[in-house]
Amino acid sequence: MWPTGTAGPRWLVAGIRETLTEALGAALAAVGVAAPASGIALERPARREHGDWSSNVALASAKAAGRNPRELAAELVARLEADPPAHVAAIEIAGPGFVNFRLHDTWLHEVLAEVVTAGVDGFARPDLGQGARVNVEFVSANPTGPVHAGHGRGAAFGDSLARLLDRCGHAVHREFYINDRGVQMELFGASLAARKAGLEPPDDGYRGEYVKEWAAELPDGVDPVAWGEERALADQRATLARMNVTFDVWFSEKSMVESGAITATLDDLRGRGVVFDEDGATWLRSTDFGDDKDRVLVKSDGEYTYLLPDIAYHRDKLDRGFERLIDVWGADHHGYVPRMRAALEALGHDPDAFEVPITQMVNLMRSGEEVRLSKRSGDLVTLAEVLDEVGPDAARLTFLLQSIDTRQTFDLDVVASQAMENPVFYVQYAHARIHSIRRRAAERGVERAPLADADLSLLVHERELDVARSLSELPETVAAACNARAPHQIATWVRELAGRFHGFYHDCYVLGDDVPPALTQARLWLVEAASVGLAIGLDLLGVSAPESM
RNA sequence: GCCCUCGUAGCUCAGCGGAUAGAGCAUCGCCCUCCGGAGGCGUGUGCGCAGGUUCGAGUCCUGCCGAGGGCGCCA
Repeated sequence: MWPTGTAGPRWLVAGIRETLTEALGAALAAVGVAAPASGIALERPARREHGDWSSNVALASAKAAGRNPRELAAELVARLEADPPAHVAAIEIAGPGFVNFRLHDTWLHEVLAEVVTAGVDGFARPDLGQGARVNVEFVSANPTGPVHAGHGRGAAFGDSLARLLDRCGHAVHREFYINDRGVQMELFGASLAARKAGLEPPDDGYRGEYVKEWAAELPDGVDPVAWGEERALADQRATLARMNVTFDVWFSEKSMVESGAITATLDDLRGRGVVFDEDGATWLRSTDFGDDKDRVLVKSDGEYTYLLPDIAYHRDKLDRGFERLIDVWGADHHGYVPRMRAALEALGHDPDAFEVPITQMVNLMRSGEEVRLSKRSGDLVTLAEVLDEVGPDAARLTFLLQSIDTRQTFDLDVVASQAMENPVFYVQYAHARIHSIRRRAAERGVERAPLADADLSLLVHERELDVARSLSELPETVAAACNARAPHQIATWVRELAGRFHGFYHDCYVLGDDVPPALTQARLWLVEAASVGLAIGLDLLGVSAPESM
């Protein structure tokens, strides 16, 4: 899944999978059965009694070979047992024909050593991207007001996805597209000017409370549109920064008018013969590229639709050399995916280089009632208010706890509570306990000796091994989460590790008076490894890892 | 009408085509001589419905039912 040669050391965690896969492949060849077309699958069984690793090759290849799965599995096991791979303690046949590998605890001890040796920067860093340049565009709220609570989900998701891609060997660029041109901006400026003059905003104007507040700051003699944009952007930038979300580029739509990028894009499309004029408007023949209707680029009044600048923007991104464009959109925009794909294809680009994760809607609850998020109504809930109420860490983790494919119910009371029902405390408390152990060790004058002097083989308690098992899964969890564009898989893993650490903490004293010094040493290294894993997970989620709470 | 996403425990949600579907919360019990009890342990009910593909389906396909979101010369 990731390079094992030049790109870095061949770490154990990745290596064990390869070792077992190769051994299975050799055994298959030896008994004269072709491997399944889908390859030799190896998985981590959900149940402990099914071993540490399990393969279904016998099941998957038996039919084509005209063999009985269990008999084939038995032959494979016989071959494998003749020359067992490293760390393998037992190989068993189970169920309809699974081949289950049971490993010695030694492999988990080596995992722990690998974790603390590689550290936060080196462990679980699969090189999936090999330096590929990826542009991740997210939030891109209109500069006509604060970011609202619903933007929080896209912000947390987009930023964590960027962190995942970065960790997995991509050259990531975070961008925020500013729709700072057009009717909405004019209405926003007019609304500010009206409020400043003590008047009602125009019809279809902006009526939120923040317009009054900002209008009070509006200096005399400035362009309310330009000033309003800067005011809104400053507010958005500050709020997002509180949530640990920053951008490499804030890309102005207006700047493309000045640079000529929009007209150049239109000319480009015209030159490719995919544009036609009808009813006084200019259209993109997007139906030639999979869209269900043709789309207007220039309205009959001469104004651009939102689409043409959007196309120009994506054309610009590709011109800047990005091999992959990822746009994080809300569910209310999902219908625009086909036309943007069509536009990119019309421009001669591979539409598959463009992908759009869609975040489903967020329902905000407070005191058991749904809180409205509408921007047009006066009572919008801003992201800043949410952060004030629940704190940035709790907000981020909550947004990332579940798949973006499902509608989210964000209960402000639950997320704000400083209690067990709040997952963020459960996870952060684990990290705080790690630091507490370090602190207590220092107070007692217990120093952690070099790893080479520690006897990790003393770690045989199920609680200890469970922590190591979680850590052994992190590299593949990171890779899977990245490939699936699913940061919530990291959140799930972090919760599991935290839970296992709490269990270890409860049952396995590191510094107790009756704990032998050598065991204390081994457990101090286990604590260190857990710390590395938690730090990696929390960093990917953009959640802080506090030393005390 | 068409398109997208979802439907899993009382609630909020995990679940890479695998073996007896998992967490947290809530309920009810239990655990404080020792590293922070914001913790640990135990306790039960569930894959919306019907077909299909597969050795094997919560997962893939089709239909139905239900929820949310889209179907502008608005952004």
